[in-house]
Amino acid sequence: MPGFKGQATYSVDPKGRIAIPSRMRACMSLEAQNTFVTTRGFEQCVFAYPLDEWLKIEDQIASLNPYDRKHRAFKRQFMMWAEEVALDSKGRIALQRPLIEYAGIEKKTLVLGSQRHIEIWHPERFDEYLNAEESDYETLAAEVMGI
Amino acid sequence: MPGFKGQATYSVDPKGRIAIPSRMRACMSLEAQNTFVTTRGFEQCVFAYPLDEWLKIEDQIASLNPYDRKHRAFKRQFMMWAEEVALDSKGRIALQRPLIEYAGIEKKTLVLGSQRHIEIWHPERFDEYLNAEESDYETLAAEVMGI
DNA sequence: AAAAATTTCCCACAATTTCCCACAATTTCC
DNA sequence: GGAAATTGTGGGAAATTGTGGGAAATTTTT
Repeated sequence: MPGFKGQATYSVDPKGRIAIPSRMRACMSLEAQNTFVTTRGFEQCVFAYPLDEWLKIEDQIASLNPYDRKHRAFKRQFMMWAEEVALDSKGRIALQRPLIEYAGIEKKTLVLGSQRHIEIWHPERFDEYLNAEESDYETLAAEVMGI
Repeated sequence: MPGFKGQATYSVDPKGRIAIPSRMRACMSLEAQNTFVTTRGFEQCVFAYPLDEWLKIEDQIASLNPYDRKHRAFKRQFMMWAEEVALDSKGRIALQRPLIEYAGIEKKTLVLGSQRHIEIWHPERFDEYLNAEESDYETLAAEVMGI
């Protein structure tokens, strides 16, 4: 089953709605019920998981030990940013304010597919992120995928 | 099963469509469903994988650790450039704008077979690449294939 | 309970993409 | 070497997709 791919630069309309590219929407399974769970991403962006994928992650979080201080801290921060959002009839989602502020999103967004989830970035933030990474694409590939 | 071979210089039409040489199309298996996944190549070109080959690669990507920063960075960059594109009735694919810009493609392209994938280059970029390589063909052969 | 603000649902427009057809160049076959 | 088939190039029409906004419904505040 192919994952989310591709990139798109879309606008955020006055009501805070962001279109999800139709190519990406087409990758959702029926069990996702046209619903995403948005949450604080790693690096300065928003992650959006289709509902069915999110449930798998929640299962993992459920297995954390509530008597371990670090486990507790991670679960707390992981869950506090998450929101369920349904696609409207035009395939858009409305991001909650805390996430918009965290990611620094304004008029334009960069929407990225990253296999099991979608990422929503402020375009300039993404450029900054890429520039700050020490390894370029080819080097990264060699490091991660092995020689 | 023989891989993609050969080279061709084809034009890019006003809509960004590029013909895939019929010799190469003939190498695709039925499981590829006349579909390629195009993505950012290593070096300044576009890679096109038949769908079935691409899925094998995605399986490898899926095994990366989402909590490891470098793994995440690679998956993000690998997937964001990828697009599924079907061959039209005339055996062409339409490249997405980001890939065209990345590879610097204009009116003409050089299409290369490279065993499991096809490469699409701006012809001059390919010449520059060859000239910039430190080892010539014979030396490279000795280095890579062993003495 | 009424007013204000927010959210949800629906509709309209513009841009893009997809689909289909026509023609020209090349290759294949006899 | 010439005719037929295949292959590459281009463009118009139709369908889809992204963008924005109005009105109804809901929630929050006063």
